Amino acid sequence: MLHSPDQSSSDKPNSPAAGAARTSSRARARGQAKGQQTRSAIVEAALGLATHVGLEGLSIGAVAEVMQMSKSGVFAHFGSREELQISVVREYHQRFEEEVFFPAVAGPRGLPRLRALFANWMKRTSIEIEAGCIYISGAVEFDDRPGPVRDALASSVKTWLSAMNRAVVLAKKEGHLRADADEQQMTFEIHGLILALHYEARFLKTPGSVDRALAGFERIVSEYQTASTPPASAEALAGVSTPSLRRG
Amino acid sequence: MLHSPDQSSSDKPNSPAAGAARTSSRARARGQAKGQQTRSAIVEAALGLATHVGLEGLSIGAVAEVMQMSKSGVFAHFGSREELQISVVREYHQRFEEEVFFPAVAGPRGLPRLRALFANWMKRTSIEIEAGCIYISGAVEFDDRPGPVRDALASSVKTWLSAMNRAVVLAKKEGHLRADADEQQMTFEIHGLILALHYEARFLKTPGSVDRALAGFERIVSEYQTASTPPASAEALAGVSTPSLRRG
DNA sequence: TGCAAAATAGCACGATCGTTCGTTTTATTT
DNA sequence: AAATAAAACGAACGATCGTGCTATTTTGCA
Repeated sequence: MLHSPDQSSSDKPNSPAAGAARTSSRARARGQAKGQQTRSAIVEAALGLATHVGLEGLSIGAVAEVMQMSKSGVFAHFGSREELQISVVREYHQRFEEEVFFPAVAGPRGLPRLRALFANWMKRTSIEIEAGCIYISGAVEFDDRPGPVRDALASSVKTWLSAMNRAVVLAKKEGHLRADADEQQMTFEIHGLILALHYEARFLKTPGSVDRALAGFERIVSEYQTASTPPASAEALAGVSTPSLRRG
Repeated sequence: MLHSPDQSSSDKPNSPAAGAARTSSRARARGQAKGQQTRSAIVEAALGLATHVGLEGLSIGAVAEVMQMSKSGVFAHFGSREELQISVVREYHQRFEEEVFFPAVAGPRGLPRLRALFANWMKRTSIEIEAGCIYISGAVEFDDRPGPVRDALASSVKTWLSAMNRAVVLAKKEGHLRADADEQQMTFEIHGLILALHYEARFLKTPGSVDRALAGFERIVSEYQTASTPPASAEALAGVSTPSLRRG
């Protein structure tokens, strides 16, 4: 799985004093105490908000309204707005793993896996044309504002980019890409395609951006491929430009 | 010159009633009345701030502090924060023209001009690794917030991207690029390189990003070039990267 | 030099924000 | 059912923001 950023700042100030045998008697929904349950619900709602207004635009009052709770009730679960933001970043990281990374590494490695990773990434970005991506908005909001939120964000992004990088390396090892292919360069250019897609489709509303990102990827691959390169499978790219999210 | 977005929202509510023969007698600094002079200075200061905190993070109080003026003194020049933001966008547009566009179109058209445009764009982006680019931060801040600021921003960006596009078309007409080259696709990919450079260098602080953006551009050009393509001139690319970021 | 107009300052308002604190409600255990 | 702990509430504070209103200063021209 994606190598997670270290959770060093996870002292939830008001979580129950970590007694392991605390929630014992009654059957509790998904094994979570009531507090953890609503906490998860809050983070989910906050993530939904943050994709639209950004991590900086996220306000506790707005989250409380969505949750139909009081501001202080929401606040008590995190102890600070910053901790809420960090929780949102971690939640996003987890979803990214589940939707983009895990389905792709279930398949065969090498170029097919690289294709699947990119296809899933595009699928997510396509959804985010309407919802917004906090890896992108967060980068802009925190690019010269040091602190734990920035750290969590950068750590998640780096984790994902280096996973992409490893996929390229594997594709070389499998002989699907030329041995002299520069994997860092490929990852950089692929990242650029995703960013351009997000920018032009979401902000400028330029039609056809999804197809251009796909074409760009194929151009990169064809530049570095070898004779034994497996062709693009129609399956791997299916549904990329449809806003529906395939739930596994 | 860059076809400017229409200035339809330029009714400055408190500009002097546009009598043409008002500032007549004394030699005034650059022909501007006192009010216009400080207004320009305010916009300049606001732009400097906005590159660091974004258009949304821009506050009249902060501008006033930089200018050593009162909040209301600054406010009076624009009548609203929104008008200040729009003025900042227009100022940025103008500087972009002067630093990126004009020097490039002074040279020979075709591929050399395209190279110059990209080199100047990169030069600007390299500077913005420290200062931030409001075309990028603004896109994130206003991507689903309609209004005149968003319109001004999108109009400026579209103007610039279509200028890039025209340069590619010209390079095809000159025979420097293959006739079947898809200019929209090229512009899209070049835009992606710039975005990836900004993201990785400014947010992630990945070393070597400038060189990767350059390499990506050369790869795109070499893919579409013809036999009669002029080679890259060392001059056009000189000074693109700042020494601190060029090597890890 | 004097005077009208433009430019700027000062002050206050309402709104929103994160946060604090004491209280009340709800959940769990005895 | 009583006791206890967790969770949620409600009101308030201090800070910051954009903005409006009125006074004051500065400027430009006769």
